[in-house]
Amino acid sequence: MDLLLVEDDPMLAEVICDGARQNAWRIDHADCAAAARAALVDHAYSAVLLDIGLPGESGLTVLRAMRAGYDVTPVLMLTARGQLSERIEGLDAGADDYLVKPFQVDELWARVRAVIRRSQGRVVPVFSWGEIELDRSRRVVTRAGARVPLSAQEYRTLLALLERPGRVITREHLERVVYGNASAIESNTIAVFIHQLRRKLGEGLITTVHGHGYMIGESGA
Amino acid sequence: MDLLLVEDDPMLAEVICDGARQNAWRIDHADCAAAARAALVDHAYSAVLLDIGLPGESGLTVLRAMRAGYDVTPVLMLTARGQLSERIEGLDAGADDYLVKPFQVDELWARVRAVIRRSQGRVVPVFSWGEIELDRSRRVVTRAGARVPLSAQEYRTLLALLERPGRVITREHLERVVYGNASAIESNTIAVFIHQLRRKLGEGLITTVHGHGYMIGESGA
DNA sequence: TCCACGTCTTAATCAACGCTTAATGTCGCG
DNA sequence: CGCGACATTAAGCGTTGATTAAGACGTGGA
Repeated sequence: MDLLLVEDDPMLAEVICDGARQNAWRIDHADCAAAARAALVDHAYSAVLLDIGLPGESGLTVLRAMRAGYDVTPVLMLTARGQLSERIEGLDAGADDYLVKPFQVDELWARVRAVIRRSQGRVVPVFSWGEIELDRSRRVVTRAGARVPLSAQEYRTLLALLERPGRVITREHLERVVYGNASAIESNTIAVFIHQLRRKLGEGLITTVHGHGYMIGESGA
Repeated sequence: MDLLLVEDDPMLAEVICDGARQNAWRIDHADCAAAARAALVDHAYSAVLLDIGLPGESGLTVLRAMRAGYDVTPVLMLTARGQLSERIEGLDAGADDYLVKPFQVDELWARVRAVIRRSQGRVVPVFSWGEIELDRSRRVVTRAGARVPLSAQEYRTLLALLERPGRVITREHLERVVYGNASAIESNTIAVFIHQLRRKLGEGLITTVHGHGYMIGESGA
């Protein structure tokens, strides 16, 4: 049972994290939207506890980005009292349930269990192309059944490509995926990751589309 | 969700681009009419945010050129306060909505969503002739189902021809499409692109109309 | 605390590609 | 038959991507 907590209040975050660990659940903590995005790319969680009222970028945009990317991980919103419109927006955006602060932690765990139980019928997708498989729930990539160890950035780059096989992914998009929107990057890191992926996964997999970006599959050749 | 922003003020452009990315939308930025034309040829956007008061060539001419070319992408005009006649002209020319500067960015996003929602019924056309297909939303050309890789200039040339099958397209028009109106070209580049297209897509496709230009379909077929 | 290791970034160099040009060959029209 | 319009090549050049290797950085273990 892996959880992601997105919460900017360190006190509350600590309480929740401790509680989760007492339930013998793994929990990661992101304190802002950018960190949450990065974590979501890195790992397939059983559920996300999402504080909507984050400083800067709202939690809602994280949720929308997830759903826009066909990420169906259950999301439990944490909202402040009285923010009714936020809750409505959140449910519209694809949240599975919400909890109004302040709340009893016991109720939080009950809701988390309920949300996860409801989602059991769903399937966490395994992306694949040819002999390459990427299992998001285990964060594992295999080639012809053999496990291929990838670094975090390599994994994110590959995932972004595998999510839309047959379509060109621009370098700009890859940078946003790898660096969580705040691209303060200056050099050819993406080219390096592509190079590593080709080395580890075989040459034929990733096609270069000159002047546009990279692509997996359907090279037309 | 792909957007094109046409705006010459770099400050405002940056604000809008950042906002779009926080919404997890892709956005391209053109700072003049010529760049906008080129971008519109290269890609089928979900919507265009068009500043009317550009230096040099007005945004209105971009809009008119789009509609004249049967491009139905939703267009949201950005106009300066008080320029009522501009707004009327813009709506007449086929804009879907307008926003008066200065505006709240939140309102901008609301309008963009509205404009896109209204346009959902529409279809981004896939141009085709015979066994050739051109998919603007993916920027992909296929021949009998097989993907044909085209360079940027080849793609633009083909699109211009495919937009009006059975009609003669002059070399001047093609140059304007390929070089975004600022044709600082001296030689026979268009002839070269036509040659490459014929080589990649088959001889019968493009007909030469001596003394006038080129054409796809009819007559020779 | 310090060292070893793997990862990430930078930068330099090399290769591939696309665009333009121009020279030459071919066709159509007057 | 001659001229102008178009077709076909191939070479030069700049841009883009590929490939390295070395340094910075952070983490975990001794």
